[in-house]
Amino acid sequence: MLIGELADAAGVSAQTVRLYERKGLLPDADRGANGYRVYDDSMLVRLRFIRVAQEAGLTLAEIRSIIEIRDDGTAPCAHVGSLIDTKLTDVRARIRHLAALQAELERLLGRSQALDPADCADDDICHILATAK
Amino acid sequence: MLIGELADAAGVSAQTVRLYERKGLLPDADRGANGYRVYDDSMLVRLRFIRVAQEAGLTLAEIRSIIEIRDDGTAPCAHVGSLIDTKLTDVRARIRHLAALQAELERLLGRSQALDPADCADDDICHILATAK
DNA sequence: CTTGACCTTCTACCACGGTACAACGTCTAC
DNA sequence: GTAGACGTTGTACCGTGGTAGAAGGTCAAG
Repeated sequence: MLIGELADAAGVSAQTVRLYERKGLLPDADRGANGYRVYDDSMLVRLRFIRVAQEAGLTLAEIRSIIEIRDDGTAPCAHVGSLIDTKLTDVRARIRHLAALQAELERLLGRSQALDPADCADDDICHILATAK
Repeated sequence: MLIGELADAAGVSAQTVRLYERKGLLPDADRGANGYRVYDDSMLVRLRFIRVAQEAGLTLAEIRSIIEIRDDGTAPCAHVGSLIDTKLTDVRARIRHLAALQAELERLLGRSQALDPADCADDDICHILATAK
């Protein structure tokens, strides 16, 4: 299997596959006599794993850390559990921040509907976004 | 007022002030005989406005668009209202995405606690992050 | 007159996950 | 033998909001 076929099968671009190799998510590929990268189906499994892990919000660096443990011959379960736990804490914090931002934007939207543009003083850039905090 | 004093007063670095000038959020500063940028208090007001707008989640490009309208002599109220409205829609969408991710991570965390590492097959990188979707 | 703190410009770098292009080699089909 | 589709490497760019450093000019105090 050449890189283009692999990429098509996995739904990514050939360049992305090379990027993953460079970043250590894929092993250095075997090469044919012409220097072309040659793959077998296990790389397809790996690419699909990468996609699933990305959908779980893991970064490429984190995914790489999982793959490295697996390639060491150890089950990465404990590591994956801790990554997921950390990521969950992170996601919850981001949700809290966004919820606060949402509330602030709702407040500002209310102001923007209530305030009269004519009251907008010149020395202030915008009376909606006033230093109310 | 020189750039360092202005920056200190606004709680940003001098380099940030220069960046804002380059990005069009601040007018090209007046220069002293020695070429130093010289500011008056109105720039402090503007820097504070930028900070407030950033806290409302607006990007520098969006803040710049507000400032440009103001500098044209028009009250930017309608524009600000529409920016806030768009941003609010965006924030709500991001919260929905993160909430879905949170649910998925919670599911995975449950799996990671329930599954036995000994069951972790070698041909699969990780049985927690299996293609369950 | 020198030290140190300030200022100037320009350039490059950070994370993040790619994408795009150049300049070149290779393989297949006609 | 040549076109066109593939492959190779290397490099640079995207957005975002800065930060860091080099190499130099300026200014006040001692």
